[in-house]
Amino acid sequence: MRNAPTILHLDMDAFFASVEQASKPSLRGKAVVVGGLGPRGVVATASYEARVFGVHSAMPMGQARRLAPNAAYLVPRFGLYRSISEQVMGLLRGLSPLVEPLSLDEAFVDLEAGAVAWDAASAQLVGERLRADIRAVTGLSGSVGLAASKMLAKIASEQAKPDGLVLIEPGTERAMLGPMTVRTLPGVGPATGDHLRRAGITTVDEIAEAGEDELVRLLGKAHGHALYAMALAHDERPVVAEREAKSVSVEDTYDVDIHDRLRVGMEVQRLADRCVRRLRGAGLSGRTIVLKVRRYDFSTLTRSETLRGPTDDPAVVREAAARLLDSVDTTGGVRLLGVGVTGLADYTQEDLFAQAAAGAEGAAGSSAEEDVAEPVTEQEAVAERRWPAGHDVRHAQYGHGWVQGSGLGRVTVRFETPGAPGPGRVRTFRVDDPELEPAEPLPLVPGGSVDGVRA
DNA sequence: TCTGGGGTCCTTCACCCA
DNA sequence: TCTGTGGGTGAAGGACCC
Repeated sequence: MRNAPTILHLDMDAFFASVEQASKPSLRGKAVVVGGLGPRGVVATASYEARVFGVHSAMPMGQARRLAPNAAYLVPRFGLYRSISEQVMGLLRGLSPLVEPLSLDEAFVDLEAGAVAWDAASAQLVGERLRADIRAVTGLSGSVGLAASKMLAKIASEQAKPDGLVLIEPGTERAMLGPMTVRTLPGVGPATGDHLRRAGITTVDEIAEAGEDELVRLLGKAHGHALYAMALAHDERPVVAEREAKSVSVEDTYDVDIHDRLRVGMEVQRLADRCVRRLRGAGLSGRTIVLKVRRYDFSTLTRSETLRGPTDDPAVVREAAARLLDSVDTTGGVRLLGVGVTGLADYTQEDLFAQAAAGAEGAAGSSAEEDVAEPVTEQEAVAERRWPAGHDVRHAQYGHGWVQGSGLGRVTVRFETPGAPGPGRVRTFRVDDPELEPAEPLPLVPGGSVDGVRA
């Protein structure tokens, strides 16, 4: 481990919810919950105002609504979040070539590799300046952790939240870590936490006292060794800038369980097409096809098949997925279906055998491009027009606003823009009002840009 | 109104082969 | 020839993370 706190961890505060608050003046200071609004949705992010009511991420939406009935409930706009994330990552890359994004709202930066910090004082300065820059460019707040390793930097940023900076001085790590709960350590979730608790281990100190052999006996080789090292504040993992994807997958949870076997088969075909579209979009192909089925009782099973060579042919993936589905009992209904591809390669070496089989069967011969084209059914077109809560719209007469809610053939719009000093006016229209149309999000900060946003 | 979506990594077991 | 061993690979499931 290095002896200067020059690894930085950035964590944007309640990212999705904060973006929504920044773009909608009427929501500032209010409880905002972003997540799936369907009957089986869960919370992606809750604003700090909503967390006061006990709402937190991964909580079922229904439970959140009971806890915070007056919060604003919004559908995520990943396109917008991605564009703002890009701005933030751009600032980080200005500090160092070694930037490791963990998600849209989190990243590690090796400040030493960027030669912008070499000791506690310089690291602190860089961290504070970064937070100011992020606020200037995006209008949002982020929390910064600084330490001599990735694990400690992440723990530091957790302590810094919200809107703060914490630096862990080298030499103080063990004393700080010792009394903390085992759940503080990365990789200890509910199951491992329970496991350790049953063995009488609840704090980081107790992990260290138990000894490495005991940890390995309890948790297995990889996890045991790793956790013991973490408990001693040993973490040599480098910041890695480029990480190649290992798999590509898509999955859908259905509002209502699907019982009809035919329909299950059709959904699997659609998912296979979507998966291939993503695969091709990334310029990849893959060798192992994975089918995932979550049944009515939440039991989940996967079936996989490895081809003789990597493919990005939708027909090949569809057929493999269909074969895998044959071996799954779906009586009782399924709540989720997924199709994934692993064993990725950045070139395509077609599986000739599978290709020949596909050619023999699908002689009707629509091209691969047509096969993967976005299906546009009337139903989906109607769904597109459903005015998702939180999405931006433009009205010919009243200007830019966002959907506050819709139902019973009506849509309620609040007309306001990110720069406005206070809440805007609310008006209700018929869902088919010709003067109302979906709009692109506006920049959060005057003069800012939201290039290429498609929410 | 119980439990999303997209990933990663690890473990165990079966099987093939030398 | 029989038996054991051990590596490699594939399949399935589980835990964890954001």
